[in-house]
Amino acid sequence: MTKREEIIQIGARLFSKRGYAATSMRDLAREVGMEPASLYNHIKSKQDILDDCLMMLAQLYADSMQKASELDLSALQKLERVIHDQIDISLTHPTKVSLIPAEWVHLEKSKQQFIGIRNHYEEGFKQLLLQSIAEGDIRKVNIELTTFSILSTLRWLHNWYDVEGQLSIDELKNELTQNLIEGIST
Amino acid sequence: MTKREEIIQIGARLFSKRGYAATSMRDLAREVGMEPASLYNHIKSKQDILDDCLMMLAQLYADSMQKASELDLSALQKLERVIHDQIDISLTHPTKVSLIPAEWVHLEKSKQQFIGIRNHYEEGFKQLLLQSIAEGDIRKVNIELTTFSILSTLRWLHNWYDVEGQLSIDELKNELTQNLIEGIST
DNA sequence: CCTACCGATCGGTAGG
DNA sequence: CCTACCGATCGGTAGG
Repeated sequence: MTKREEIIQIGARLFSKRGYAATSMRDLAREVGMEPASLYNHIKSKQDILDDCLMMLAQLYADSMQKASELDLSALQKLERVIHDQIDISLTHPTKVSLIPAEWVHLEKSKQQFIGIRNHYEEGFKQLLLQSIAEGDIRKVNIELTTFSILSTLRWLHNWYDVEGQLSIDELKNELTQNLIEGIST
Repeated sequence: MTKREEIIQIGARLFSKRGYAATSMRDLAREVGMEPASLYNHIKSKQDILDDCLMMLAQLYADSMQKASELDLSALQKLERVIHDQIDISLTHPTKVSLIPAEWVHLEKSKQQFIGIRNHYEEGFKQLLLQSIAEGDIRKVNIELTTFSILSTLRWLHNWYDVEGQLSIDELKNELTQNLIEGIST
């Protein structure tokens, strides 16, 4: 891991714990183990760290939706894929994912791009739901409400899973996917 | 509305938009229409505003659970009550509710009390699920996962509802409650 | 409710 | 990667 990656990882942890605005570069330097001024040999700015965290995740979500759309599967199976991918992303990058709900507002240059990717993802999700209804695999649910409900649950996963030692990742995937899908299946 | 209430309401709106730490008392004073120093004739501190917002909500949630528990109803009906109450609270105090996920960490004196009330509420929710299973009204679901899934959806509601002009409040209550409960009913 | 102001801390730069 | 430092801004107080 490069020093830059280490700084970004520790930064994500601090941002996650105290919030972006309330974390100072002095706090970060202390945790990394260097003087505040030295951080700037590895990163351009505080904003640079947030940017790196959130845009990296945005890319993962976009890739997930893109790949799923290209598969030769039913819409419901594609839906299960993107749900599994979201669970994987949440468990692989929990601290970065925890920044999404609250800290994306502090993005500057990348903010519009981030919003664009997020909207595109949600649009793709709704399309998969619509298709699944058309294919007869799920009931005629309210698309907006169901999308919002499923994505809310997935967005909050990082806050919940690490507190719980009961379920393995695969059990979680199965239980959670079933929980989210079964309620709307035909 | 007293001046204090006005300051707190505008404060909640700014905290909600930019975050607690990133909102300055100068920003707030400008929006309220007075000099920064004058705010302190109505509030004790910046923290005082956050405290007021979050503890007021905590009280509403606690009251909701308390009242539901005293009713002569099935556990499932009690569950529907607290879900309805949460929807009401989210729609009545959307900006204050939006502070919960990210800004409770900035509480100081009240933080432990806030966490206590939240944990007590979640415990009550799980108990209602358990009882509903015992009473044969819902399937033998994973309690932790189902609690987390329902509460996540409700917690995110404020972010979603105002963007949507389709559903009336009562339609929302019915559709959402059905969506949350139906998937786990027997 | 305002003017005037305080010490502390902020993100970041210069220069080596 | 460090020492030394900058201008800006912060939450809040004194005194009227």
